[in-house]
Amino acid sequence: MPPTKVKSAEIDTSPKRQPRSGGKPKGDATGKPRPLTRIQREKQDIILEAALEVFSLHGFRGATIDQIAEVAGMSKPNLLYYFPRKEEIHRRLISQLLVTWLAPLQEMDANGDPFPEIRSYIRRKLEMARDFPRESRLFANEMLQGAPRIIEMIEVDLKNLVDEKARVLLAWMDQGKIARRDPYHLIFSIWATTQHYADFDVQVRAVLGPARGGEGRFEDAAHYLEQLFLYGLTPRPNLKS
Amino acid sequence: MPPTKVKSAEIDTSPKRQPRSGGKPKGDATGKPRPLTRIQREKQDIILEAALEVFSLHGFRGATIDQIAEVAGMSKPNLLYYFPRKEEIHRRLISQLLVTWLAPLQEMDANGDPFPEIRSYIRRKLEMARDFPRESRLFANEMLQGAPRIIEMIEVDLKNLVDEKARVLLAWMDQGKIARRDPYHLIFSIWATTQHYADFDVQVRAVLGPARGGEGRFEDAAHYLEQLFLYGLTPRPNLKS
DNA sequence: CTAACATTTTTCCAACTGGTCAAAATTCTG
DNA sequence: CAGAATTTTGACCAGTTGGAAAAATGTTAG
Repeated sequence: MPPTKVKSAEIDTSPKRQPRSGGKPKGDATGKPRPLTRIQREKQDIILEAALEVFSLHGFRGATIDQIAEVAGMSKPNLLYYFPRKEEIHRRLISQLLVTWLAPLQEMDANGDPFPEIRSYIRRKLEMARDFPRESRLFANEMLQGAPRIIEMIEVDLKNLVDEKARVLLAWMDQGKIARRDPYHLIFSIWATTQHYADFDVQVRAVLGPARGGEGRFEDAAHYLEQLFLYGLTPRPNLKS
Repeated sequence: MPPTKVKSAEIDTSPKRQPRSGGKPKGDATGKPRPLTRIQREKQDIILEAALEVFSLHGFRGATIDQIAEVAGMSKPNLLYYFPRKEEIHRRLISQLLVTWLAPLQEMDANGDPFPEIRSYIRRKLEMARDFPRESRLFANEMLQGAPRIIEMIEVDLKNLVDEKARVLLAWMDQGKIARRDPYHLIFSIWATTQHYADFDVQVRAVLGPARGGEGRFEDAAHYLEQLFLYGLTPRPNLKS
C-alpha cells in the first residue's frame, strides 16, 4: 500500500515556529545529567528486553537495530533516541548480565557444608538456565565470538571470584570434606553442565523427544547432576533409592 | 594503495572474439554432473576452510561472503562461482561436521568394558574440542540460534545414535557395571563438559590465567573429568595417587 | 495557556549486503 | 598450438544496514 501522505504540501501561513531543539536532552548547561524521566526508564527497559531477545538469538553482528526496534514496537530512529548506538545496547545488556551471572557462585558459602553448598550452587545455576535462557545464550554468543566486548570483566571480576571460590573448595578438600579435584575445572564443569540446558536446549529437547523433553527435563537434569557430582558413575552397592 | 590499473582503455583493434560461454559448467546436455576438476576441489576446500573460520566466529547471519572471500584469498564473485549461495557453504560445512561430530560416540562399543569405553569417549571428545575448536563453535552457534538449518539431522540421525547408545549404557547399568544414571543426561554432561573447552575457551584461559591456561589445560581437564565421571566428589579414603 | 523541554516520526544517506552478468584471462585437450 | 572449456575479474544492482538531521508532536512546570 503506497503511503499516500499529503504532508501539508499546501501553503502554510501559520506563524513560523522557531526551530526548537530537536536534539537529545540528558544534561543542561550545568553539565550534570538530569535523572531519567519515567518514559525514559520504561522505554529503555522495553528496548533492552527486545534486544536481549534478538542478540541472544543472532549474536551481536547478526542482530539488526530494525529487528530490535520491531520487537520493541517502535521505530528505529525512536530506538536510537534512547541508545545512540547498537553497541551501547549490547554493552548495557552484557554488564547487567554479568552481575546476575556471578550471583549464584557468590552465594557459595565457605562456612556452609560442602555438599549442600555445591548442590545448591548447581541447582541455582540450573534454575537460571531454565528461567533465563536468553541471558545464558547472550553470554554464550559473546564467548563464542571471543568475548571482544567483555573480556576485561572476565579477566578481572570473574577471575577474582573464581579464584576466591577455588580457595574455598581447596580448603574443603584439605579438610577431607570433598575429594581432591582441580577446583577450577570443577567450577567449569558445573558451568558447562548447567548452561548446556539453556544454550543447547533445542538439541536437548530433540534428543529427549516429546515424552521426556517437557518441563520435567530440568528436574531430571538436577537429579542426574547431583548424583554425578556426588558419586560419579561408580556403582555403590547397598544404597537405598 | 590505489589499484592504478590501466585496464587497456586504449583502442582495441584485435579481432572481436565471439562471446564464449562464461557460464558455469557442472553438467552437460546429458544431465549427469561431470566430476569435479582439480581446481574445483582445491578451491572448494579453501573456501570451506575460510568459511569455517568466519561462520564459527560470527554465526550464519553475522558472517559475510566478503569476509569469507577475503580469508579465502579470492574475490567475492569468484567465491560465488563455486558456491552460488551463502547458505550452500554453510550447509556443506554443517553436514560435513555432523559426521565428524558423531564419530566419537559411534565408537563407544557395547562389547567393551564400560569404564574404559566411557573414559575413551570423554578423551576423544576432549581431543576434538582441542583439535577442532572451530567446528565445535560452528555447531554451538547453530544450536544457539535454534538449529534452523540442522534440526532435522538432530531429530533423526543424532537422536537415533543417542537412543542406541543410551540402550548400551542402560545394559551396562542393568549388569551392575556402572551406576544407574539417566543415560541421556549422562551423554549430555559429557558433551557439555568437553565442548566447553572449545566453546568457552576464552573464558577458560582467562580464568586459569597465564600460568595454567597453556596447552596443559587439556590434560588437566581430561584428568579432572575422568575423576569426576568415575567418582564424583565423594572423598574415598585409602586411595593411592 | 504557553514556553521549554521531551519524544516521535519522516526523510535521507553512505556503506555494506548477497548476488548477477558479461567480458577477460587462464587452463585444459587434442 | 588452436579451440573449447573453465576460471577469474570488474562493473553493477537492489535491498539492507547503522545512523544523522530536522521537523512534528507531546508533555509539563510555571
